[in-house]
Amino acid sequence: MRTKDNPITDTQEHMLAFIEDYILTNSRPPTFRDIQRGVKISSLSMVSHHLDALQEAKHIEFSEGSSRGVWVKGLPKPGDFVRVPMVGVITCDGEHGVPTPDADALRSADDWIPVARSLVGNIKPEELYALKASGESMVDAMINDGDLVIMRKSFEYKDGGLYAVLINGKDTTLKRVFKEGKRFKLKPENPSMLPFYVDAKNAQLQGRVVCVVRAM
Amino acid sequence: MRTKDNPITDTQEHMLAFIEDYILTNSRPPTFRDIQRGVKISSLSMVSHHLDALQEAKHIEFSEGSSRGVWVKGLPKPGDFVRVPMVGVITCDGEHGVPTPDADALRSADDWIPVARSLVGNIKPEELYALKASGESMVDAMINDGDLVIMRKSFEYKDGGLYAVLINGKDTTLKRVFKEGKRFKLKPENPSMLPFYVDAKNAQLQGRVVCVVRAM
DNA sequence: CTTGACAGCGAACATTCGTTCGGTATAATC
DNA sequence: GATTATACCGAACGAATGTTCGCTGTCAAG
Repeated sequence: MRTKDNPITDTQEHMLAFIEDYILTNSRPPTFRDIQRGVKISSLSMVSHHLDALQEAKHIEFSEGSSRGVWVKGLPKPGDFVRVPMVGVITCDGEHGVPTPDADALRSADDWIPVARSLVGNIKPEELYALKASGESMVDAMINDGDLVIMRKSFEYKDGGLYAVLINGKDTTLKRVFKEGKRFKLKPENPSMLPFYVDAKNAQLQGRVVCVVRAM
Repeated sequence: MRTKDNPITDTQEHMLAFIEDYILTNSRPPTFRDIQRGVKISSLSMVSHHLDALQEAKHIEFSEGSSRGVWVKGLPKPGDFVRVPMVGVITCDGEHGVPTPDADALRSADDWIPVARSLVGNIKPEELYALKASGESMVDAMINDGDLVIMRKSFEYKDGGLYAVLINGKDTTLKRVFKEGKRFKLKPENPSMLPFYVDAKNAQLQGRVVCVVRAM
C-alpha cells in the first residue's frame, strides 16, 4: 500500500490493514479504541495522530458525523451494488414456467446476487431479477448453460433484443425476439434450432437481458 | 416489505427504508438519533421500541458493539465483494502488450470492478485482475468484444483452458491453450481463425479466466 | 552536558449515543 | 364516569467515543 507519493510507516500500514479487515468483517467502521486494541497501539492519541497521517496520505477518508466515521478509500461500499434476487432457472431450449416475480416474491427471495451498480446503471433495484440460464439454445448470443442472466422488468422494446417471453400465460423461455406484423418471431441463437412464431397477444415480454455473468 | 408473517406498521416501514437509504448513502449504519431526525419520530425511546419490533420481525439485525450497530437484512455488505482492479484491454485477435500487473500496479489502479465474492470463491483479492476483451476471436468461447474478463494470476494449468498468454515477453493475447509437447497451441475460438503455435519457453501463462461479465 | 525538537504516553474532557424510567395522553372496557 | 391497558413522550443516566493537553522519554545538535 505504501507508494512513493505517500510514504506511511509500518504501524500506519498495519492500521490500514486492520481497518479494512474490520470493515469487511463487521460491515461498519471501527472506533478509535477498536483500532487501538486491534493494532496494539499504546495510546489513543497515537491512533488519532496516525489516522491524520493516513488521511493526509489519501489512504482513508472521514465522514462528517462523529463516531465510526473512518473509511478505507477504494473499499466497496454497500451503495456500489444492487441486490438482485435470484428467482429461478429459465430454460432456453424448451419452455418452462418461470413467472415474472411480483414485488413480494422479489422481496422474499432467499438468493441474492450482488451486482455492481456500474454494470446495470441507474436502474431501480426493484426492476431487476436474476435467472440461471439452462440449455444450449442461446450459445450464439453468448449465453451458455449455467450463465447468470440479469433481467430488467420494464424496458423499451427493441427489435432483435434478448427477452424472457411468457407464452400462453404459462411457459417462459429466453429468446431473441423480432416483431413481424402481429406476431413475434422467437429465435433460438443456435444454428441447429429453428425460430418459431407466436401471436403477439399470446406472448408477453417479461424482461429484457441487461447483463450476463458467468463463473468458470 | 410488510409480509403476513411479520406485519410491521407504516412508521416501521419508513424506518426500514430510511435505514437502508442511510447505509447506502453513508456506508455506515445510522445512530438512533439519526433515525429519529430522518423519520421524524418524536421520541428517542420510540425509535428503540420500533427497532425492537423490526428485529423481532427479522427485518434488521444488530451487531454486538454498541453504536451504529443496526443493519438491514439482505443489504450487501462490503465483505460480499472483491475489488478487482481494471488493468486494461486485452486483444483477442491480435497481440498487444498487456503485462501482468505487479502488486504495486494493482494497488494503484484507478478503475475497480466490484465482483461478488460468490462468483470467484475464496480467491485472495490480490490474485485477481480484470481486463476488457477486445476483438472477435473468442466468440465461440462465449467471450464477446467488450466483455469484462476476470483473471486469476495463479492457477493449476488445465489443458484447454482460457488463458492470457504472454508471447516473447512482450505481446499478450487471450486464447484457449493446449500443450503439445514442448509448445503451446493457442486456439482462437472463432471458426474463421486458425490456431498457432509458440514454444513453451517463449510463452508465459499470465492468468486464467475465472469469470466473464457482460453488460448489454 | 545542555538544550531543543519531537514522538509517544496517559489521563481528563466534551460530545455522542444507547438505555431506562417515570409521567402523560388516548382509547377501550367495565 | 372510573379503570385499565397501551402507546407515547421527554428527560436523565451511563457507557461509548473522539478530542485535547500536559508530561515523559529519546536522540541529535550545539
